[in-house]
Amino acid sequence: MNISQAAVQSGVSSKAIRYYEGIGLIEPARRSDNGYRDFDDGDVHMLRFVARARGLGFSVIEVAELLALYRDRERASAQVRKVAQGAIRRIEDKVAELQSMGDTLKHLVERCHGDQRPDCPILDDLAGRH
Amino acid sequence: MNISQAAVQSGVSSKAIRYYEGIGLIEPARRSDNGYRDFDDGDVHMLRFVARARGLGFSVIEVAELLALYRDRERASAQVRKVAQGAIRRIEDKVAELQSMGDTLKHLVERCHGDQRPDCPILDDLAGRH
DNA sequence: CTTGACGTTCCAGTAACTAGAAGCCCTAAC
DNA sequence: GTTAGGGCTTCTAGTTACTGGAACGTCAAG
Repeated sequence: MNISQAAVQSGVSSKAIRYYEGIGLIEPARRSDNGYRDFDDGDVHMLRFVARARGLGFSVIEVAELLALYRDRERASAQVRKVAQGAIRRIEDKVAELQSMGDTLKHLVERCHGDQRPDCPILDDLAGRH
Repeated sequence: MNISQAAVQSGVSSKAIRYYEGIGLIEPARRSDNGYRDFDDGDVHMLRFVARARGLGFSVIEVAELLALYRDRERASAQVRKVAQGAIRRIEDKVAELQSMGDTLKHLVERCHGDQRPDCPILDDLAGRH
């Protein structure tokens, strides 16, 4: 099948597929006589693996590791677990950071009357006036 | 004062100050006779405003808006509030997304025995085997 | 006078793609 | 036969918010 079919079936855009091939995340696709990339169900399956891993917050580099582990019959689940735990920690750190930012902003918005007056606690805070 | 002093006092790196100037977020700094940028306490104050706003998750474009509102004596706090609420929503969306990813990953890690066996629920999930 | 720590500009690189240009290829309709 | 439309190819550039580094000017100390 052509790239757009593979894109639809896998949930990875054509552009992204070419990009993944370009950076070496996935093997270069076979080519038809006309030079078009040619995908089969196995390729689509693998692209779905990539899409799901990316959606779970794994970086492209981590996805490459996971694909290697997936291909390796001898891989140990401990290694996979380690990659996953790294991703979890990164995610949790990011959540904590975002929540802290959000809390501060919400607090400021609550105190902001939000009308036509030029007096604004949000700007006051940003300006360092307490 | 020179750029590195301003950087230390404001918490914005020298590189970032030049970058902000380059993209027009802040006014071009005055120059000393030797061509060095010259900052005063007012500049540092403004840089701190930028640093705090960035730290709260405002995009550079939003910071530009906030600076304009801050400079504008006639600005209405409603406008500021609107920008802040936009930032809050973006943050909340991101948190929800990250938490969903994290929850799934944690669930998978729990079910992964994490030993030397090549059997791994995480890879099984990524591969679409349920 | 030299050394080393600053300052300057400009170019490249980061992450993970997306957008768009220029140019084949294929199919179907006229 | 050819023309119109899509889809395919490659390539470059743009995105966000900077950071790192090269090449070079400037300044204060010894």
